[in-house]
Amino acid sequence: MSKITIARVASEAGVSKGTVSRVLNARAGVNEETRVLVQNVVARLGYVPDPGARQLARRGRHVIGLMLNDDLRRGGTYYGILRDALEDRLSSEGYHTQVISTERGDAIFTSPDGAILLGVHLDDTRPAQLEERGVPFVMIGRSLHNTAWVDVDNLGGLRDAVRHLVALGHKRILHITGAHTGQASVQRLEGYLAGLREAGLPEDARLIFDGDFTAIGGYRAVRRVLSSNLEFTAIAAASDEMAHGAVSALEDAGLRVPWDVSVTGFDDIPLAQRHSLTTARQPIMEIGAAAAELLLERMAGKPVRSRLLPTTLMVRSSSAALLSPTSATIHQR
Amino acid sequence: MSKITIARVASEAGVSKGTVSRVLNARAGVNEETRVLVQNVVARLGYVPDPGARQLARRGRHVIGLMLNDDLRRGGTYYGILRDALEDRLSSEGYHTQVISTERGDAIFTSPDGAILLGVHLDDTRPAQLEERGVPFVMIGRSLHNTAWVDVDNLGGLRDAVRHLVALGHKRILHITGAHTGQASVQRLEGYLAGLREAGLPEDARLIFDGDFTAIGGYRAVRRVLSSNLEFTAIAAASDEMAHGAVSALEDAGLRVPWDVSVTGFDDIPLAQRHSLTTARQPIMEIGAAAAELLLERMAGKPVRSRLLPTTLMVRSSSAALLSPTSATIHQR
DNA sequence: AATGTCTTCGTAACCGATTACAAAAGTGAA
DNA sequence: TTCACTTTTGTAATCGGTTACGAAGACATT
Repeated sequence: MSKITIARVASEAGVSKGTVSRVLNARAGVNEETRVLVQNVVARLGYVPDPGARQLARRGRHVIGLMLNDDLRRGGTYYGILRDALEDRLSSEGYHTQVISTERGDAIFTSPDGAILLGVHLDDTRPAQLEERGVPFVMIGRSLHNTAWVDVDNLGGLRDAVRHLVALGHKRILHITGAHTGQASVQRLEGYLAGLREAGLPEDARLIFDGDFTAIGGYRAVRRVLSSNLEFTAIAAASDEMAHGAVSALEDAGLRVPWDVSVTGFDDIPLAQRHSLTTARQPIMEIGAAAAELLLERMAGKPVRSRLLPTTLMVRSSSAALLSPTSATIHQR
Repeated sequence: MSKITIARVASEAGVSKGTVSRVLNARAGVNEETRVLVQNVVARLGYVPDPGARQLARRGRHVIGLMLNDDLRRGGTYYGILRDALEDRLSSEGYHTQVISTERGDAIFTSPDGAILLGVHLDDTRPAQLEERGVPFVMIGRSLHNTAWVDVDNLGGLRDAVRHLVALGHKRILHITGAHTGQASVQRLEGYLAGLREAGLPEDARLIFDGDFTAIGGYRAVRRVLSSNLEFTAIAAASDEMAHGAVSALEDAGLRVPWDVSVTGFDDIPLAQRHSLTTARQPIMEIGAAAAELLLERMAGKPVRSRLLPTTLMVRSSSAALLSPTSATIHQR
């Protein structure tokens, strides 16, 4: 079977290469009938445009840079899938994504046509640099005034988790926070408080424990809780990792989840699924797709726009209705 | 500054494009003088041939598929950086990488020109399928007879960790294993045993504890150890996550690392750096680069070759020389 | 019927390289 | 000096796409 090129598709469909190209790139000025016809032939032959030739033909090198902190790059669970989502959309538009490492400091030379920023810190100079050089960009995971960004609704996610617990009858709900440095952590704490307020439950600073987004952090937080002789029936953690640690600590103390204590997480990482943890899922794919979309808009000269994407509460078996109507006192182990 | 193309080089050097191309590709039939002349101009202008145009002209397709399990895709810490490494090398050679999702089942129709497989299970049918369709491929993280693969030296890495501990004077060294399903886990256990054997230390089944590659797994393993009244002065864990859990459990029991107990990990994830954990580092970038290299070789028709890459022991402050010449008995907390 | 406008589509140039082929230059022998 | 043969170099086609431009056809207007 010889290669299928655009010429092959064109002859097969009885039109010219130009028309096929127009259909492929969703350009205006193609009759609806011919569009469908061409699309059918494309589908039938399983034709996929050659990326190299495409790049070559579009004059400017259509490259968009993926700029990320190297710590995130190495550790980020989401980085891979997020990148897939971005590439999926962007490559269908003829763009080629290229990773620009902060520490290697490349691409100072060749400006990309657009950029996606990940893991932006408060003191990050990259947004300003890009702005100055006139490179349109979209940030993921952090909002900044007057720039395009995509983020997940951290507040709403944690509030949903609390709502869920409240609906199950829980009244004494702990919160384990993430690292203090990130804004995600702060927003999730706010979501927790909003959830309590909404349900008419009192805010109690003693119910809030510091974590650090790691499983061990969650584990230790629960140990502190248990040794403080505090009354509680549920824990809303700011991450799945911490929720996992919390569940483990409860189990090690002889408590059963969800019978004695309900636990919820945030993120929905694979580990959450394995341990069937109730959690607020981050729509990673959607985040990537949205970022790609916003960037394309910006590059097309449209106005700056941002999006806050909602989480979805995945109800699994780490949360359950409160058994006894009165909350039980948990004893120090 | 406009782009520098082969035409620019040619005019600058006073020769034709063809000649420049011949020099670039080290083809025979070029006068030594002109060769040097052209090379100088190339160097002076900093000219780099456009990979896309190059591949196009060489009349090959140039799409290589990245096939990975979706579980790995979502959870893999390394996936992102591994992918960066692959792309780096491959794109400089004019290839475009495209993710082929197993579950979406795309690209069954259009064969890629080559493929990289990640997270291959024992019963995976993809190697056979690719073989049948004549698509050259390289697997990462699993070895299979008669196929090209790249893997890290799991055995050697753990053995190095044990050697290090032995050199520090430790004689009672625990091992916390990973999940039983993977071959990496088995190889690391073998490395541990090899290290003991090498040092003339006895194998003791009671020193081996089951983990599951998670921090909590490591934490719990150490709790079991401590309640078993076992004598030991060091722990060689099969992963950083578990080592982190182990350190935490030791600390929670009032033991100080590394004064009372030395701990080593495996992988060198960011968390290991933050907690300054001594660990056997996986050369992720090198793995990616090697896989790309082997794939290019295969596509060039060269024979199947595989590579086992060594780890590097990163000595940090979770391991130290044994203080007292005789190992102390650790008491149950 | 003639003219103008809008769609729709084909034609051909072009992107930046490689390479088959032919032309030019160099070499040695007759 | 001329011829045959090598070596070196230039020319132009080609890879698989995109896109500026213009032609053809449909339709409305006068």
